[in-house]
Amino acid sequence: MRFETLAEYFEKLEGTTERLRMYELLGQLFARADPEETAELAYLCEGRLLPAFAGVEIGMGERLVARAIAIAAGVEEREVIARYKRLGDLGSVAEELLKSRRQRGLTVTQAYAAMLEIARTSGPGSVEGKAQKLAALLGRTSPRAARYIVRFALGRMRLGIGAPTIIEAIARTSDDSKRARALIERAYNLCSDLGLVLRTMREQGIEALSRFHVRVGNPVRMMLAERLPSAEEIIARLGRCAVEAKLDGLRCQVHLNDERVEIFSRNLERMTGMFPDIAEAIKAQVAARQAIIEGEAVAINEATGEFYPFQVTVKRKRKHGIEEMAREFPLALVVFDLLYVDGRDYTELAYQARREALEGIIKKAGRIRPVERIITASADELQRFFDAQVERGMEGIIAKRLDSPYLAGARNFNWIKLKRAYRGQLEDTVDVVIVGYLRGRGARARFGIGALLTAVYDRERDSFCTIAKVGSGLSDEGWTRLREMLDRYAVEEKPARVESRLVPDVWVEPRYVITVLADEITRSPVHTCAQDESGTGLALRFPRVVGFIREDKAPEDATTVEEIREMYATQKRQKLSS
DNA sequence: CACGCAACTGG
DNA sequence: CTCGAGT
DNA sequence: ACTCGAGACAGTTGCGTG
Repeated sequence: MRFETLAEYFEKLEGTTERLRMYELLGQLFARADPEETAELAYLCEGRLLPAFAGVEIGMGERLVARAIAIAAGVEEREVIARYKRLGDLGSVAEELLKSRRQRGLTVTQAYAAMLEIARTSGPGSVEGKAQKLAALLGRTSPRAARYIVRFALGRMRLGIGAPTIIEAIARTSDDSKRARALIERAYNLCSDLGLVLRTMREQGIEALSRFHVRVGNPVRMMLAERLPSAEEIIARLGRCAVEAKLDGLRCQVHLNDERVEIFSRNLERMTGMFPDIAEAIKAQVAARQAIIEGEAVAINEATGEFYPFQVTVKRKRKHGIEEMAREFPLALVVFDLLYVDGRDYTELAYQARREALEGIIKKAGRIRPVERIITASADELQRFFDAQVERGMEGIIAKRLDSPYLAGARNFNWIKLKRAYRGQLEDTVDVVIVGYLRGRGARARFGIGALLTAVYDRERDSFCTIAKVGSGLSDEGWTRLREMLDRYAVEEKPARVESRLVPDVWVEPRYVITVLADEITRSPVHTCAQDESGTGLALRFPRVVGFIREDKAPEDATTVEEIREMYATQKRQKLSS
C-alpha cells in the first residue's frame, strides 16, 4: 500500500468523531492492506513503531521535529515554531510549508522502515542525524503524508483512535463480530502486541487467536481500578469486599522463568535492569519455577521498616549507579496479585483464590511480601482501615470484588480506589493568581490557550511567585471565556512584580484569582514559591481548576507564600506521624 | 560539566 | 488528573 | 452509565551537545 493511501484514511479518520464511521474506515483500511503489512499498519495506527516492551522509540520531540521540518522546507526553525504556536500542531505546519511538493511514491513499508531507522540512530551526532533523516523522509512525501509522518514522529497522531477502536473495527469485519471482538481483545490483553494479534488473525484466521495464552516473559496488560469518593459508595457498589493498602510506588509485573526474571512497568516497559534486588528476592522467595506476580515496588528504610515517599522510590528508575542506589534505598515488592504459576493461568480465577495461591508461593521474611488487607462489608470498617493506612503514609486503599477474575487490560469497578487527596479536598485548595498562559496544543490550540501559569502572593516582597502550571479542570467554554478576559491584561514583558523562571507564551498582568485543587505540595526545581538559596521552591502536585475566576478577590488576596509554607509543613508532619 | 531535550512515572 | 464525544 | 481518546501537570534520569 502506498503511504499516501494510508494518509488519506488518516485524514478521513481525523475528520470524523463518529465511532461507527471510524470502524468502517479502519475496517476498509486493513482489508485493503497486504497481509504482510498488517502488523506495521496496526502499530502506525497506534502511533508507535512496536509494542512498548520492545523498547524502541523514535526519540524526537517538538524541537527536533521542528528542525527537521525547517530543513525539509528550507525555512528558518523560528518560522516553524512561530507557525506551531498559531496552529498547535506541527503536522499541519509541515503540511503548510511543504504545500508545493508533489512526491507520493513512498510505500507504507518504506515509510515504516525509514522511521525505524530514525529510532535506531544513536550515539554522537545522532540528534542531527535524526533531524536529517526525518527531513529526507518529509522530502519524499506529499504534504498530507508529511502531516502524519510528523505527528507520528511526535507520537501524537490525534486521530481519535487507539487499540480498542482498532480492535472493534477489525472485529466488525468478521461474521460473528461479538465473538471476534472477544477473541481479539483476549489475545491482545495477553500479549500486549496488537500487530502480532492482527497479523496472526490475517494470516492464520481468527481461530488461531484462541491458541494465544499467557506466556511467562510476555507482559500481560494490567488490570486497573476505578475511583470513588467515599467508603459508603464503595460498599454500596461492592458489598463485602477485600480492602488492600495502596502504596505510593511503581507498579510492577514480575515474570519468573526458572532463574530468569523480567520486570515490567504499568505501561509494560521493560524495567528488569533497574531492580536487581527485586529480581534476586523473587528468585529467593517464590516457591515456583514459573510465575507472574504483580505488586508495588516501594523504597524501604530497612532500619525502621518505613516506606519512603514516591520521589525516593522513583530514583530507582535509572540506568546507571543502580547498585549504589539499591544499597542506599532498597526496594520492597508489596505483592497483591498472581496471574500465572507453573503452566497454569490464574487470571480466570476469583480474587480470593488468586490471593490464597499468592500467599502460598511466597516464602516468608524478605523483600517480597503480600499487601496488608482486610475483608469487610462495612463502610465504617473500610473507612477505619483507610484512615489507618493514610496515617501510616499510604496513598489510600483499593477495594476489590471478591469474585472478580483478573481482567487483563480492564479498568472497571471490580477494583475501586479511594485516595488520600479525597479525604481533605478543601484542605488543599489554593487561590492562585494568573500571571500568564500557554497557547496549548492540538484541540486546545483552537482556543489559543492550553494552560495557565499561576502564582501565589509573597507579602514580604509584594510580589507573585509561581507555584504551578494548570491545564486541567476548565471546560472548553471556560477556556474561551478566560482567554478573552486575560487578553485584556496581556503584556509584552514579564510584569515587574512577577517572579518566574518559566516563560509562558503570553504574560498577563496579575489580576485574576482562580481556585485550584491539588493533591499535595512538592519541592520544585522550577517554581519560585518559597524558593531557597539552592533554587528549590514549592509546587502543587496534580493541580486542577475548580470553579471560575474569583471576582471577589484581588491578587493580593490570593494564598500567600507563607500559607503554602505552612501547608507544606503540615503535610510533612502528617506523613511523619506514622 | 552544565544545559536542553526526550521519555518515562505518577495521578 | 479532567474534559468531551459517542453509543 | 460507560468507554474511549486527548490534553494538561510535576518530577525523575539519561543522552547528546558545546
